[in-house]
Amino acid sequence: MKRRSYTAVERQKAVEAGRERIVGAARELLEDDGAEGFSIDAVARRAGVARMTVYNQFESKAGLLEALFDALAAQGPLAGMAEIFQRADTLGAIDDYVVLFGRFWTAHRRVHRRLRAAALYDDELAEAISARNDRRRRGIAEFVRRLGDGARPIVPSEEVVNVVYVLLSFDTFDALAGPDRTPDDVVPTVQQLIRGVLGFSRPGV
Amino acid sequence: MKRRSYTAVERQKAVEAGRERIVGAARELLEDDGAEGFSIDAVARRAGVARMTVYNQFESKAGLLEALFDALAAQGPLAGMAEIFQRADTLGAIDDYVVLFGRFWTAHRRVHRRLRAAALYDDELAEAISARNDRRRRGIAEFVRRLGDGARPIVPSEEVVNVVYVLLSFDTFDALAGPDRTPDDVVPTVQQLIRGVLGFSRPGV
DNA sequence: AACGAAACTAGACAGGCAGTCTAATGAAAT
DNA sequence: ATTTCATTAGACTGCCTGTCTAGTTTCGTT
Repeated sequence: MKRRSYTAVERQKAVEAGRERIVGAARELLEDDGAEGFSIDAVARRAGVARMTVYNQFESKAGLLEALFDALAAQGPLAGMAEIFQRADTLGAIDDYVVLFGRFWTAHRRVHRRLRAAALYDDELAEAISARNDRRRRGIAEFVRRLGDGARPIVPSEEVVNVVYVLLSFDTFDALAGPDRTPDDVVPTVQQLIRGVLGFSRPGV
Repeated sequence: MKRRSYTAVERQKAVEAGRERIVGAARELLEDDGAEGFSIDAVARRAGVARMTVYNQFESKAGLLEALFDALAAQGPLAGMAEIFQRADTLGAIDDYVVLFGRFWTAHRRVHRRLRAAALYDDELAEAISARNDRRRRGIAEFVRRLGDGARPIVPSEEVVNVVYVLLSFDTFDALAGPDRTPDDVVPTVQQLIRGVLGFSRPGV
């Protein structure tokens, strides 16, 4: 047995394409609530792939969901985050930040809900998703730092980042929106809420 | 066949005791994360009862969880709600209200988490739990009504009840507390948050 | 005491899903 | 031509929910 090393090229691309088809199928299945339930089998069938391929690529159901979350974050509205941090007007930047997340949660609301539910069962997945969400927390921390003494927060200063982080979470948007509105619809409310927490109540009105 | 009607007495009591044992077993199982997973089979075994008895009494897994939620609400800290609404000092009453829910969510935190997760999958259960939570919403509405013109909310007036409702939800407490604290620990923060939303920022400090 | 109602029980059963293993196939890389 | 590696179909275990059935216990009625 002569071990020849392998620098895949075309091969890797095909595999990557397969992975994307599978993740896409998973996303569709979580969205189309009506159809069949979400199972590895259903995902594989929808992706036109064998069930084993899914396991080969993603290890487990949790692994697949993790990859799905990454895909959403990479493609979705969150991609435009960098520019927001360029703004000189910090309060305005925060408003934009809220808009961004409103869009993000709205874009695949059902998916985020299922993801959340799955994470409540699976600690490993919860850990993974929470790690992804840390970007959000760091963003907020940066904003708070920039505001500095300008802010007169209504909660203890060591809680400010935490509170705003929670206000920006999917759960908050989802609950605020309720069954009849989208997370997008409550963006203004969340903006006012956050400004209020930071001590800048309704500047315009 | 002569149909004799049946006014059970001792019988009903025995059945009720059985139901309570089953609900108790369910609660324990959801708490002791370490042990075996939560399944009808496990609940029945722990309650010292046949699996079929659980189905007889609660119809389905969702039905059992529904009954469990009712039991928590009936026995737990929420029992003392009536007195709070007697207080003349509305702001103080609201603070007490927050304390109450902090305790409630803390008392069986794991259970509430699992309940939440299950509700995200099962629409019927979600409906049932949301109906129970409406007491909370009505309580808040009452408080807001009492405050009347005294309040200068930082969000649109038609959103105030909704926002405070969300701030009092399990998700908010759970997320604010994070892995290292209990919902109880964040009660002061939530109190300040709600006072802030209503337009009464930090009266004491 | 005898009868009947209602709940409890053990066990079988169908259907679904996660995850593992294996042996064969196919396609890129050398 | 040969090696390497993902893919595939299918079998298999184990766990779960929910249904059905037939037998047993327990309590209330008469």
